[in-house]
Amino acid sequence: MNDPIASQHTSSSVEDYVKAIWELAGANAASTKEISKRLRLSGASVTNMLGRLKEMGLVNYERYHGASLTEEGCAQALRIVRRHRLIESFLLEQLGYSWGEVHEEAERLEHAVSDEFTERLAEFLGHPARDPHGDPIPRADGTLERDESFRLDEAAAGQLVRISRVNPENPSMLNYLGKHGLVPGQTLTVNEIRTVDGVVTIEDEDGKSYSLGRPLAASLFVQGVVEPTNTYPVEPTTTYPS
Amino acid sequence: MNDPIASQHTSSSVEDYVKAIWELAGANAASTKEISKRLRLSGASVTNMLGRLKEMGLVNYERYHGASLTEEGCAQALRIVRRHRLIESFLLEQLGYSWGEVHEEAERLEHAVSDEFTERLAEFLGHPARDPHGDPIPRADGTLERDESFRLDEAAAGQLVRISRVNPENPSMLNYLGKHGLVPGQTLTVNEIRTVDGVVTIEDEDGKSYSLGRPLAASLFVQGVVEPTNTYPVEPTTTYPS
DNA sequence: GAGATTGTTTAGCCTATACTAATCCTATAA
DNA sequence: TTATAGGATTAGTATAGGCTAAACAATCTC
Ligand SMILES: [Mn+2]
Ligand SMILES: [Mn+2]
Ligand SMILES: [Mn+2]
Ligand SMILES: [Mn+2]
Repeated sequence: MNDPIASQHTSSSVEDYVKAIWELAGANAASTKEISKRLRLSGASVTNMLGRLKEMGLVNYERYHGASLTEEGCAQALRIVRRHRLIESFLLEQLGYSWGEVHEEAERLEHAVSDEFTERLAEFLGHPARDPHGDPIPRADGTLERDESFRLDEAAAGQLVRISRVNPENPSMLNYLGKHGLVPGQTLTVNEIRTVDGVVTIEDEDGKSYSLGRPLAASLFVQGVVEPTNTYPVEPTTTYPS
Repeated sequence: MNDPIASQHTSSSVEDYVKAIWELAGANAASTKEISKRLRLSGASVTNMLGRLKEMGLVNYERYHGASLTEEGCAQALRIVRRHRLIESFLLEQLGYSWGEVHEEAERLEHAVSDEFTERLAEFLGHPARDPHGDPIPRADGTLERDESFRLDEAAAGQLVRISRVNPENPSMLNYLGKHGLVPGQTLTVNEIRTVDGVVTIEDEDGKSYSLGRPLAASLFVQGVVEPTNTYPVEPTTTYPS
C-alpha cells in the first residue's frame, strides 16, 4: 500500500511543512494561510507544496479545504519533532546554549541528522522525557506523552500549580522567564487573575511574586498540583500535540 | 573588495565543491574530471558550478585549465573541514560511532551546524588537535597544523615509525585497521618492504606482526620516531592539506 | 441575495543544481 | 606536424521549491 522507498527521502522543506501542520492542527486540517504564516512563505508556494505532499501520501488535501496529515505524514512529523527536541536538549544541557538560542539551531539540524544519530543522542542524554521548554519528546516508537497542562491565564485564583512547559516561539519572553526562574518544574501559587487586563499575579516557591501581562501568562503552561488519585499506573499517550 | 554578504550563504553543494578542491589540490588547480570523480557528478555539472564559484570569488578558473581556490575559497574550505573533523570526533568519542560510520554522518552535518555550534563543540571536546583518523583539525583562526607524515609503503625497512593518520575514504579498510589496533598513535617497526608486490611487513608494540598489501599500506600514514632535535619550539602551520 | 472581504488557487516566472548528448580543445604519440 | 584519445564545454532539459499578480471561491455583512 505504502511505498517504503518514497517515504525515505523527505527534503528539509517537506519535513518543515509536515511538522508545521502537526504543530498547527494536530489531527485536524491546517489552512493554507496558517501554514504560510508559520513558515513565512507565500500562499501560492504552500498550495503548490500541499499538492505534492498529497502525491507523496503525507497529507489529505482538497483545494479550498486545507490539509490534514495521513498516518504516514503524522509518523514523519513525530520523527522530526523527536529529533528537534532531543537536539534542543543536547544544545542546552551539554553545549551550554541559552534557552533562547536552541530553537533556531535545532530547526536546521533536525533535517541533517540520521535516525542512527538520533537514537545514539537519546542514549547519550539518558532518554529525556521532555525538552528544555517542557515539551514532551516523542518516543522512538512514535508515541507521545499526553500533556494535560493549560495556560496560566486559565488557572483559578488560589490554585497551586506547577509549570510544565513554556511556549518556545518567542525568544525574548523565554529570556525573561528563564531569568526569573519561571521554568518547567517550578511550583507557583496563583494569587489573582484580573479579567480587566488579563494580568496574572503569582508567587513562586521563595515567596517572590510577579505580575505577568496576558502575553506572558499565556505562554506559561501549568498543571494543577494535586495528590495522585490513580490507583493503577496509567500513562496515556497520543500522537498529536496538545 | 570582498563582499562579506556574498560569503555568508554558501549552499551545501558549494561547500562540498570547495572542500573537494581543497582536498584534491590544496593550493594547486583541480581538474574538472578529478572533481567530478570525487563528488560523483557529471563533468557538465562541475563545469557549470566552477563558473558560479568563480562568480562568487571562491575559485580562480579558466576553462580547460581547472580551478584553484582563492583566499576566500580556501578559508571557506577550512571552515567546513574544521566542522567535519570536529563532528567526526564527537560522533566517535561521545556517541559511540565506529570508525567507519563517522564520515558519512559528518558529511551531512558539516553543512547544517553554525559557527556558534562548532566552537561550542570544540570547547566541549577539549579542543582536540586531530580527528579520529589522525587528520589535523583546522583551528578557528584558519590555520592548520602541518602534517609531515608519509605513506607506510614509502618507509625504510628497519625504521621505527608511529601511525599519524589513516586514509578515511575506504570504510572496509578502516574497519580492518581499527580491528587490529592499527590506529593513530600506534608505534610500529617496519620489517620488510617487498618491492615485487608492495607488501609491507610490520610488527606492533606487542610483537604481533602483519603483512599488509599495497592498498592497505598506502592508506596508513606514519612519521619516523626520533629523538626531538628542536631546541626552540616551532609549530609550523599551513592552510593546505598535505 | 448582493457585495465586499479575505483566503485560495492558477498562471507565469525564476534560481539552483543536476542530467545526457553533442561538440570542442588539448596534449600526446606517431 | 598532424591524428587522435580523452577531458572539457555547450546545448538543451529536468526537478525542487520559491515568487508575484491575477483570477477565483467562500464567507461575512448588510
Ligand atoms: Mn526545520
Ligand atoms: Mn522546544
Ligand atoms: Mn558534505
Ligand atoms: Mn576524518
